[in-house]
Amino acid sequence: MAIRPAEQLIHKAAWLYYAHGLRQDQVASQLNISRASVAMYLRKARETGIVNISTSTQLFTDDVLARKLEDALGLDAVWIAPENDHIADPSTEIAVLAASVFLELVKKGDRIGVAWGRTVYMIADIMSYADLQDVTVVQLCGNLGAPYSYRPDQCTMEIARRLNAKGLNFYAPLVLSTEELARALRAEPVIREQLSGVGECDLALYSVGAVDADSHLVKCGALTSGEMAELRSRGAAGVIAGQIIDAEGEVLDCSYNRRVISAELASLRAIARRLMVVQEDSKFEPLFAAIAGGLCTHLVVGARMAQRLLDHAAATTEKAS
Amino acid sequence: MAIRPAEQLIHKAAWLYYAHGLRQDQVASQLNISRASVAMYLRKARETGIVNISTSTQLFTDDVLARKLEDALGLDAVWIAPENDHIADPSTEIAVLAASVFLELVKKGDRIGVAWGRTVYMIADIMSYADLQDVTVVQLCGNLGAPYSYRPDQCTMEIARRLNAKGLNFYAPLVLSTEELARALRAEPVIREQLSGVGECDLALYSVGAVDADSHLVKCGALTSGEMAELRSRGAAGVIAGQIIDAEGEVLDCSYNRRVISAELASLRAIARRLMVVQEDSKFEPLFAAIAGGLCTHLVVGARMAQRLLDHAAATTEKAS
DNA sequence: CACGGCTCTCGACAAAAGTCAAACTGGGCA
DNA sequence: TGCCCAGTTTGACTTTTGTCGAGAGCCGTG
Repeated sequence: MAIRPAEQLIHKAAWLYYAHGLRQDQVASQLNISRASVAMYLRKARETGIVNISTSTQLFTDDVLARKLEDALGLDAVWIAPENDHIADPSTEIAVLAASVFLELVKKGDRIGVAWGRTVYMIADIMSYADLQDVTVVQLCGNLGAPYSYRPDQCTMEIARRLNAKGLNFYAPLVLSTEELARALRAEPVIREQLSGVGECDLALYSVGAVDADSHLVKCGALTSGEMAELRSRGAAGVIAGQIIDAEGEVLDCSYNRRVISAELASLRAIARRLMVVQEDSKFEPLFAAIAGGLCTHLVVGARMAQRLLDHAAATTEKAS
Repeated sequence: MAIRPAEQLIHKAAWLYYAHGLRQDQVASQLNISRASVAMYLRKARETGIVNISTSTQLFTDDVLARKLEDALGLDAVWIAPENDHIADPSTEIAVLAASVFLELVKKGDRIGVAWGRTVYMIADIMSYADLQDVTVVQLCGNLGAPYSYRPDQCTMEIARRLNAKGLNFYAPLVLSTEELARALRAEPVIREQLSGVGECDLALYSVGAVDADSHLVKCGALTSGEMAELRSRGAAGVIAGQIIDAEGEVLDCSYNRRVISAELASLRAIARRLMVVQEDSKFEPLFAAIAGGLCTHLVVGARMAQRLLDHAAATTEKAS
């Protein structure tokens, strides 16, 4: 298959149509092909990111609630997805919004850290294609060998594919059975290099996990629901990039965390823009912990969650004063 | 006129249509308005930059000639507009390309320096709207009081308007009648501040002028064609931001230059990305001078000019070795 | 060299989007 | 109050775009 000429044609058709504003039949006669082909090329151009159609997400930041949250929580930017009556599926709405926001935040030459989870994969899946060169997507934590389609490496690869970027995933398990082995593996040059490269990312994308029996950590067999409950009683508040954090957003001191292969929280905090997306209302506590720990600078949530965060923040401030 | 609700509706319609991929009639029924209104809102959304449709300009950099030029002239990126048989108007083609390239180079928060000229104004005029916040467009040189529509301040303002950005033009004449007055005016705080702010720009957009009787400097009465000819014989090779440069791209030592109010070449060179656009084949000499003087990092030209530049560069290198 | 299997292309039809003049709305003003 | 104006909104119409199945070219294979 001759890739070049086809690609060229797609580019040319897209250029004449979108940049010059010609109609499809005019493009067709310029390129000496049928109008139907032009229509097909244009679809391909949109699908591959040769043309980019992006809508401003201002509508969702340009909101009193969003402003208040930014102030109250010290965040750089907050986007709030509406959750009223006729929004069919709030969690999809949040993902669509997050995908747009993400694409708005990505710049050429960026290095992007991506974690795992249903939310992240859903965003990847919804996200439209873009043609960024010189972008690298790196995986923030080890893999879980589960049958889920949203394994860390899947998330990384899918996002890389969408952006036409380079995907850098690392093939280590997320959790090992002994601390010793984890330590040894972390010291491996390949792994160490990748982990230390996390701090050089320009942008991170992740969600936060809940500490309960529904957690992927439990579903994938990394922890039993009993262990999870025990960790919870010892102060576990959420899961970030496979690590368990406490209510202050610090790594919980426990065997599990010491057996994990993942980017250190300090490296995550070193990333200038950290986009956190939370779909489920039930993840209030984990989210608050993550914010408390400074693990997020940009936030996409639903309206109900936004209100709860604001109420809680206000209550905390009041108590403090 | 209630601006808010209308704006909101435009945003919502654009969001549902472009981000969610609904059809116009579906959007209409969601928002309880007629489909015709949706169509109108969508047009407004495109016109105001609420939705951005951009086509990759890769086609024009992804070219052997462009690569060679980048290497030969030490430029960061070169775009070449085709000029074959059925391109109706090469100079428009160059401007359309330049507008796309410019929009691709602009980032949020940028400070952009803009010079004057037919080319720059044409780009501004063709350029689609975008909704960049936190962008500032500054004028690089003083005004000419001519009846042209492409006065420096017009260029600045139009580009600022298109980007939804802040325009900072300065109201000083480009040329004064005495060196003394020019010196005094340059020392004025308002002017000095703006001139010194040029170095802090992230991106510059300009073209280069020819040193002949057709030059705007002559047409606007800043110089007579006789003076122009004399300057030419003394080594003048081109005009950048209202200043006359020699073949090495340095300011020519002459009374005219000392009477000009404009950004110093050193400040221009301090701008990280300098996008130069040249439409006319006749501007070969001025362009080569500008490149020699390091006044451009990104270049948009036509195919013929590109070839001439490459040939000349090759000849020069050969002679040197 | 004939044969599937493959992708690419085209014509024709169906669906969607653009357009325009007429109707409507709400706010300012006599 | 009633009238007028400027700007919206709409239904009906036209133009443009999307899609689908048929056919054409292409290649490796038996």
